[in-house]
Amino acid sequence: MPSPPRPIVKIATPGPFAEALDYLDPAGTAQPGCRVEIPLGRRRVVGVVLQRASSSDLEAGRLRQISALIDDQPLLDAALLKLLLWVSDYYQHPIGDTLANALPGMLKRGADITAGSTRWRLTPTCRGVEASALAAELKRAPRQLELLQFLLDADPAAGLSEDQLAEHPQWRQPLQRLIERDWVRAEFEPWQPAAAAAAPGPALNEEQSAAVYSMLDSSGFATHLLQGVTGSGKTEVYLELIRQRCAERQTLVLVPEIGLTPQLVARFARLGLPLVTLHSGMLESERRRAWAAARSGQARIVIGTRSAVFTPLPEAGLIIVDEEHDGSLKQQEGLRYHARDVAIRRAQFEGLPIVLGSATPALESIANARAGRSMQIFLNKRAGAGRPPTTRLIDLRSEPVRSGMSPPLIQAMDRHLQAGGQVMLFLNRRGFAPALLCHECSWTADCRRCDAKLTLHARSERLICHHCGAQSGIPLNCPECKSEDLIAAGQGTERLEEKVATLFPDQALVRLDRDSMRRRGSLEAALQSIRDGEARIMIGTQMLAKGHDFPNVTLAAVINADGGLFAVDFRAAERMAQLIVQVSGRAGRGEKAGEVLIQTHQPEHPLLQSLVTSGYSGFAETALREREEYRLPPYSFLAVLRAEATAEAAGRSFLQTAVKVADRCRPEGMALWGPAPAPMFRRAGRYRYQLLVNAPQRPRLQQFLKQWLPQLRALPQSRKVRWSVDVDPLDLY
DNA sequence: AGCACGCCGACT
DNA sequence: GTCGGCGTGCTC
Repeated sequence: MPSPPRPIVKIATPGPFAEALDYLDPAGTAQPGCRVEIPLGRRRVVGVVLQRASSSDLEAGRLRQISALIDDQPLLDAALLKLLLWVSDYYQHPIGDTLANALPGMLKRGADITAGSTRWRLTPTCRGVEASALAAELKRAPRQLELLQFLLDADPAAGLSEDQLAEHPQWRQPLQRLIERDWVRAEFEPWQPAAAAAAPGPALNEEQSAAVYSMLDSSGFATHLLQGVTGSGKTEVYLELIRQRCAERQTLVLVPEIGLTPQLVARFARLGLPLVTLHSGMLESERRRAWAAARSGQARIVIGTRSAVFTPLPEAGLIIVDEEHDGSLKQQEGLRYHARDVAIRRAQFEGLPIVLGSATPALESIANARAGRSMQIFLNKRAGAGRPPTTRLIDLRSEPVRSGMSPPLIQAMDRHLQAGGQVMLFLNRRGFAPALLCHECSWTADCRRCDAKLTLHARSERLICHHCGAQSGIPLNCPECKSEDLIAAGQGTERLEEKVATLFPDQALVRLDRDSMRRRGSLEAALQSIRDGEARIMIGTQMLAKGHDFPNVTLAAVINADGGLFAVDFRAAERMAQLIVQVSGRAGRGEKAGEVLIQTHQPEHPLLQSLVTSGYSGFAETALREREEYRLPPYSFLAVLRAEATAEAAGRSFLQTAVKVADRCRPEGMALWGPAPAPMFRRAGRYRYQLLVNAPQRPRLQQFLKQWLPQLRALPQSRKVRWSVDVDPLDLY
C-alpha cells in the first residue's frame, strides 16, 4: 500500500537559496504567508511558508520538521505573496531575501505582530508616595532612582514606550526592580493611527479637475502618468482622487525620500483619514506598528519610501507613485528592484488604478504612455499665482569665469537681490574642489583604493574620496617634486560658497549639501531660514532642488550643466534635464516672475536646446529618438552582470566564462556587450568589470536570464568573485 | 548568509 | 604542543 502523502511546506528561508526549502509540517497547520521557526543546519531561523505540497523532490530522510509556528494567521496575504514571488523571479533574487526586504526588521526576526504598543507607567502605588520618600527609599539604588526620575519626567497619561525607555542607559535591571516594587507597570494598548481633522483644500482649477475626472473614468487596473509642471498642484489632484475614488479603501503613496517631504505628509493628513508613514528613519517598533496598522486595515493612507511598496493592504484601492522618475525608487544593492515598476505590477495583480506623478517623467514612462500602456495627463498651468520662468543659457566659452561664476550670472544675481528676491545656485559637487594638483609636475592627489581623484574639503582640511570615503590630510607640498605650488582645480559647493560670499558680502548665505547638513536638524533649520527669507542666497546640490516650495526665490542657476551631456552613462542627459527642470521649478513660485540661468560650454547641444526651447516634453522627444537609434531603453531591455574582486583579472575572467556559457543559450536578437572594465575600474580596492545584456524584448531577456544565471551559480569560479545581476539597471557604473 | 570543518603558521 | 587564520562546502 502506498504511504499517505506527507504534509510538506515550501518555505522561503533567509540565505542564498534561490528556491524555497521543503519542510515537514506534521500538524498541517502552517498556512501560506505564515512565519515558522525552522531548523537550518545547526541554527534555528525564521522562514515564511509559501506553499503547501504533498511531495518533495528531496528524499524523505533529508526532510526536517518545522520547530514552531509563529503566526496562526498569515502575515502576508496571497496577493502580496504572489507579488513577492514575481519580484524574486523578475529581479533574479533569492526568495528568502526578497521576503526579508518586505518585512520590518522585528517581524523578520520573529517578533509578535501586535498592532499596539506597550506603555510603561508609574502605578498608583508609586504616585501615592511623596517624591522625597521615593528618593529616600531608593537611596542605595541610584540607577532605579534615575530611571524613576525619567518616568516621573514623562507625561503621566502617555507614559513611556519601549523605545523611549531604551534611550535611558542600562534600563532593564532597574526597571525589573521597580516592577517588583509595584511602582511601574506595563500596559498594552491597541494602537490607532492618528487621523487629523478633515480640512478643505483649495478649489481645483479646470486642468486639475479634468485630470481627476479622466482618472475616475476607468475601472480596475489602469496606469495614469500625471505630468504636471512644478507648482501645477499634482498633490491636490492626488487628494481629490482619493476623496472621490478611494475614501472607503486604502491608498498607498510612494515617495523617493520622505525626510525631504514632511509637507507632503501634512497635506495628506488634511483628508482626515488615519495615516501612517514608513521609511528608514523610523524606529523599528514604529515601523512594525505602522506596517501592522496597514495590514489590519486601520491605516487608510500609507505614505512611504521604496520598500513601502510591499506593505500589506487588505483593502487597497489606489496606488500613487510621486516623483516617479526619481532614481532613489530603485534599490542599488541586494534586491535591485524598482519600486515604481513593482507598484505597477502590484496594481495589475490587484486590479487597481495607479498614478505616476512627475514634472519630469522617466523616458520609460513617457514611452509607455506613447505605446498606449498608460494614459498621459498633463498639468501645464501653475496653480495659484506662479508663472513659468524664463530660461537662458550662458555660454561659458565666451565669458571670463572666476570660480564658476560668469559675469551675466553675477549681474542677474545682483538684479534679483536688489529687487528683494532670493537666489538659488546649484552645483552637483560637494567639497571645495574636485582635484588637487601640482603646478610644477602635474601630480594629482588620487585615491589609493579607487581610480578617482580626491576631493579637497577646505573647511575640514581633508582630502576625501567620494567613492570609498577614504580621507587624508592636505599635503603642503607636492609628494613628487616637493613644489609648494599645489592648485585646487575645479568647483565644489564649498568654493562656490566662498566666492559668492566675497561677491555679495552683505547677503546672508546658506549652503545645503551632505557636508553642511550632517548634523540632525540642520536641514530643517536651513529650510526654515530660506522660507523666512532670512537667507538670501542658497547654494546646494540636488538636495536643494527636491520639492521644496520657496515662494520668494526668483532666480535659480545651474553652475555647470556639462556633466550630463558627454557622460559615459546613457541616462546622464535625462538626469541633467530632470535636474534643470526641477531647478527651474524653484524659481518664481510666488507672484514675482522667475528667471533660470544655465551655464554650459555646449549651449548648442541638441538636448539642451530642445529642453530650453520646448521644455521637458521637447527634450524627451529628442532623447527618445536618440535612444531608439542606439537601441537603448526604453527600446531595448538591459541587465548588467557585474563582477569584482581584489585580484585584478578575476572579474574579467568570470565574465568571459559567462559569455561562453551564454553562447550556448543565447536567443535570437540578444546582444552581450563586454566584459568591459567598469567606468571606474578600481573602487574601494576592488577591480570591477561589467557585462551588459541587451535584449529586444523583456520576455526574451527574462527567459535568457533564467537559463543563464543558474549555470553561472554552478560555476566554481562564481564563488571566488563578488558578482551580481541588475535587471533594468539605472546606473551603469 | 552563517556555521563547521580542515589544514597550515606563530605563540603560551 | 594548541590557538586561530580563512578557504571550502553545506544547509530542506
